[in-house]
Amino acid sequence: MKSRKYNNKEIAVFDGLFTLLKQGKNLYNIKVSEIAKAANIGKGTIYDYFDSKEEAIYMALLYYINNEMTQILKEIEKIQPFKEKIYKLFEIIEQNIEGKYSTIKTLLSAGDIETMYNIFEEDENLIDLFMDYMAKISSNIISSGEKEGNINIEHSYYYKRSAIKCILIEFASYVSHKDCYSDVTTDMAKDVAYTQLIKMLR
Amino acid sequence: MKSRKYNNKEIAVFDGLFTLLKQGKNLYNIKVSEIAKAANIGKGTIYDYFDSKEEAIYMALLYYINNEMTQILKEIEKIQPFKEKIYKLFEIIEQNIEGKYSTIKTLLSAGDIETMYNIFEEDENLIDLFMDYMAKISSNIISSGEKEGNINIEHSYYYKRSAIKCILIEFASYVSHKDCYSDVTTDMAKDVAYTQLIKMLR
Amino acid sequence: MKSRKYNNKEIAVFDGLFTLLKQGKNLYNIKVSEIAKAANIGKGTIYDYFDSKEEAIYMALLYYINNEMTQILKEIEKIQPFKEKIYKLFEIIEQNIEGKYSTIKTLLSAGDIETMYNIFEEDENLIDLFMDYMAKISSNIISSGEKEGNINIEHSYYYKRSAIKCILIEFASYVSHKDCYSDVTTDMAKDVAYTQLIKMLR
Amino acid sequence: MKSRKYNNKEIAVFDGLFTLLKQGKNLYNIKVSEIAKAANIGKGTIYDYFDSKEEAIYMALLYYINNEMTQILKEIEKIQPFKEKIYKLFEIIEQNIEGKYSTIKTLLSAGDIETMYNIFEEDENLIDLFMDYMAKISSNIISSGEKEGNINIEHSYYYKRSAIKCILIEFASYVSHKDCYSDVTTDMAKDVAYTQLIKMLR
DNA sequence: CATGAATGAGGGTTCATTCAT
DNA sequence: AATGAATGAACCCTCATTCAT
Repeated sequence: MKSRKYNNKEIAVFDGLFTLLKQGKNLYNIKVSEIAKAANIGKGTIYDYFDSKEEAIYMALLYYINNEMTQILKEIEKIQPFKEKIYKLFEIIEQNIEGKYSTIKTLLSAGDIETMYNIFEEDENLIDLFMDYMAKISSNIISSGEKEGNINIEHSYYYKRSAIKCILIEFASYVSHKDCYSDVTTDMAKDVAYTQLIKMLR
Repeated sequence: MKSRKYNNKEIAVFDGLFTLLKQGKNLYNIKVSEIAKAANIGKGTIYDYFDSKEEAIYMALLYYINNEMTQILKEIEKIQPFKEKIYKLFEIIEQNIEGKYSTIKTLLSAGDIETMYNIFEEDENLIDLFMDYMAKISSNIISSGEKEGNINIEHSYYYKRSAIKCILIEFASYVSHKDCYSDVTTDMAKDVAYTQLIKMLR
Repeated sequence: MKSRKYNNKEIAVFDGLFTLLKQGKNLYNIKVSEIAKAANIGKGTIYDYFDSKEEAIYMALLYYINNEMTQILKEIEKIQPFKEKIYKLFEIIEQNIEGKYSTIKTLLSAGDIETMYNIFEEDENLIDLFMDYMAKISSNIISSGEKEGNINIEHSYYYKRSAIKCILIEFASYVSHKDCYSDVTTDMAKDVAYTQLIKMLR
Repeated sequence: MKSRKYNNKEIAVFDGLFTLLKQGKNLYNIKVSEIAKAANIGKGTIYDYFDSKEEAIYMALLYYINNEMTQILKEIEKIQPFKEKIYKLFEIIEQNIEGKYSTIKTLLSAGDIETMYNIFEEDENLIDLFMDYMAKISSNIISSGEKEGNINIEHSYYYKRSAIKCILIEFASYVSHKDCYSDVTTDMAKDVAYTQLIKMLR
């Protein structure tokens, strides 16, 4: 996963697109003229840097997710205690999903996006990028948990990773559909997820 | 959640759309003319039964998910043992995701779909429909597990439901990205998920 | 050279295009919207009958030249005397070139047109179509001339055909650039061309 | 017909354009960026010397035809015998038309070009320029023919000029559509044209 | 009731031209 | 003077929707 260098026009396009997404615009309806306007550049300029609208959008998603996941990874690495790492992730998920634009939701529909855009670069696609970061985050959490004795080291790596992923998705699902759970508070949902994680890993 | 009665033209449209989706067509690129052709009706006829393309597609998704979830619920209810119910669900997930068109993937991007179509009917939306069925399936599984003594009845209903949902999504995630887990077989993934569920529920 | 059957929308497009050309519009600048307007049909309708603007224009040229040449051939066949046939052709050339739109000029740039449109149908192209008609017209004139004894039958067919073509192009050139020949009247130009023809064929 | 002095940037543009034309590019599709690249100058530089793309192309055509016709005129003047002059012209026509880019074809579509570019300079246009050179070439040939006694001096000047032009166009037509005359060799076509010329002029 | 021919608004893309460097 | 990055007007083509039959 090479981290490309982007010039300032490309980044202007990326930022313009995310400004729109954060305003609630839908990825599937977005117009080139809107992106150009949001990026404060001419419509034609986009075609000096990208071959098509689809490519521009796809590169923007890669860029944005790359940045965001790097940021998240850093934050998790900064924290030492196992439990705090998990709760930090809950917090990040919460903020992400509650915003107008959610990277997580984009990733859930990444398959659609890739089918739609017919872009299948061998070494760069949304899902692999995301999975790669998830693996790094999981590794960090697992080693921290093992040091603290929260994790039975006899479990396979897959077992441990999926236990973490599992409760993160569970919590994400809770946040996404909060209104379906009138009797469950966010803190309760966090505690439930954490308790389940501990039970699984012991 | 009223279960509407659809006439045969409407069902022809629904079936036509799913024929296309199963052929690998992308939901976001589908054309009215294609749907009409696949449904063996005239293009204009679609507009006698639906106000717009978007509505037709949205109704089709509701119809299809309704049917599929009803079917799944029946299958689960038919089975008695807790463990077999869970493994049956794994099997259903496996088949669903491996096909060209996956209801599960559609549900993951349901948020996008609803934003895209700007359809927010109060009492009928993809997610509520799905959650409703999930609740029924969970209830059935939970009571079966409680009878067998697999489940500690002191856990809250939310705890129990989310534990089940959690491992189902985990397994779905495994199937979706099998190629990322070269050293994990499907049977192993099923066993890991089941073990995790039991640990959570005990 | 099959004579295709065209439906009324196709003919509307053809007629619309020629209305524009006769108004002085240039073939290379014409817009789809202009053609549609001139044809009294919707812009999209053109694409129901032709794959592209280029194809529509090219088919129109084929259609128009086919019609015009058929008409000319008929007129020439109707006339008996050799000399009158030739003078009739002079008259046709005169009228054609003096109009706002000239088929003859189009044929002179037919090579350009075909390069431009990248259309090279095996059995239908502007030049072959034109050459075919020219051969028929030449044949008719030659046999008439031979009957009257104006033509030495010992000349090769190529010799006879090219003599005719030669003075026709010469006269066309005169009409096109009349203003360069201030001291030559049209009647003089006709007589010169005819005299030259007779000298060549004897 | 003043012979302008062009500076080296202007000539670079002219040469660049003809490089492209000789590579088979079509005059109607050529882009400014392509011309600039072929001329090894910046796109903006073209606009320092020409008001528009159209003007640049038009000036290039004038320049090129001027040069080419000067060259041809010189070659013809160098030769003394009437017949050799004519056959030299045949040779020039042959080479010209067989190349990727043909001045003669451009001149045939000169009317289109002038309509297209909306350039009607009073004292400088492609056709007048060409006609002027043709007049000079014709004069030279005619006086040579008269000296040799090939030409009946009683014919009008128009008669003599058009006889020459006539067989030159005839031969050009042959070369352009050689494939339509499978049974006629180039040498035969030359001889036919020359025989016809002699017959006309006697 | 059913159709599909016809429509035209809308949007992606191109490219001649400009202008800050 | 020379450049080429940036622009946005212009235009081809698509496709959801309509409506005469």
